Amino acid sequence: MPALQRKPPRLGPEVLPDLPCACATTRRAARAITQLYDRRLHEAGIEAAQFGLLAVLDRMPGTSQMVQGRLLAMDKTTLSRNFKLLKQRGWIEPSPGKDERERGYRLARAGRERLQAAKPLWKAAQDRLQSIVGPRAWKTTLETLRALTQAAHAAQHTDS
Amino acid sequence: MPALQRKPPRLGPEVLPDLPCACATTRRAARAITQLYDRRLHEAGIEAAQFGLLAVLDRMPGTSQMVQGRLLAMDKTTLSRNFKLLKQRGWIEPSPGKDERERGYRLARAGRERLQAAKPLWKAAQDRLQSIVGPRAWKTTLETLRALTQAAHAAQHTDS
DNA sequence: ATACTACCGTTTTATATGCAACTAAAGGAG
DNA sequence: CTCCTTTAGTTGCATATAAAACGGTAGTAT
Repeated sequence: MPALQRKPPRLGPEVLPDLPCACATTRRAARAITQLYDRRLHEAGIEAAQFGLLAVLDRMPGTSQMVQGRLLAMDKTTLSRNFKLLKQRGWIEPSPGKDERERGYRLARAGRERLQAAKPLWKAAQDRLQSIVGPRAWKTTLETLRALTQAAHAAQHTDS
Repeated sequence: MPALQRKPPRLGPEVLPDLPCACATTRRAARAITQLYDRRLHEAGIEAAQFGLLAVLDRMPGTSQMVQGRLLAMDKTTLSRNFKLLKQRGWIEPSPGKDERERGYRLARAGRERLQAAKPLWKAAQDRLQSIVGPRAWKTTLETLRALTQAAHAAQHTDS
């Protein structure tokens, strides 16, 4: 008997359970979606997290880490380390800020190239996900996530 | 002049920008929400991620790591390490599976106590977030996130 | 000018995450 | 039974994440 008919390799996405916790639900979504994008981006030699940082720097070069941290809901220490890695690879370079305290970055040549090379793959992942979710729910989903993030952010800086 | 009038400490949630990338948007949401829950849970000596794992084990003890990994969209290696930490703290203990390969866990006494102690704090964080988002959007949000996760999961196991 | 305060970034320490490669156990084909 | 495949979990390596503590810079009150 040919080996190809042995037994269906039993991949099982099955149905995901509803988690009562909003935090757990969001974290699970982030893991699943990151895995999807990472696999698409893999052939460009970059991962979703770093691709996102390059894209942000491309749009707002020289922005202080403090500001970017707030916009990305990311701790300043995390941002500092992630930038350090990108700099080591020569994808970004320091950008002089008006203040001696600030340590902004901008894309270096290699970073621009890497970003451009990865963009079609990112688009493929994005389109793939969107086609499954459906074009109508897509917009709603992103708006909902932004609102949820804003709410969590607001909850940090308010009483009660 | 009293020091209290010096200058408003300038905390700035301001408005979060729309990110065009679904992955970046979801990751940002996960960070923001995790931070919110973590700060509430801090006084119970546990963080959101580990709290979530204890809660899952409480509902389905003895489940194999493979199955839980699929349900949580979490890599088996991540799960293995996280359980290892929980075991070191005495919060969980091995639960014999029917198969010698499986290495399931169940809550230990200390884990049950820790979970119970943290539940009110978790509820507080959850209620706080829900009150800001609004009771109507809340249900929609969780369903949307589940659908998005399912879609990403499905995209991994399909062609095109 | 001096001192106090706010601000920005980095380092330390610890956890979370996942791919590749590995070991071990179970199942099936012959 | 023996070989091969599949399945479950672990380990090595690398990145992501954040609280706490630190050092350096800028602003401001006196």
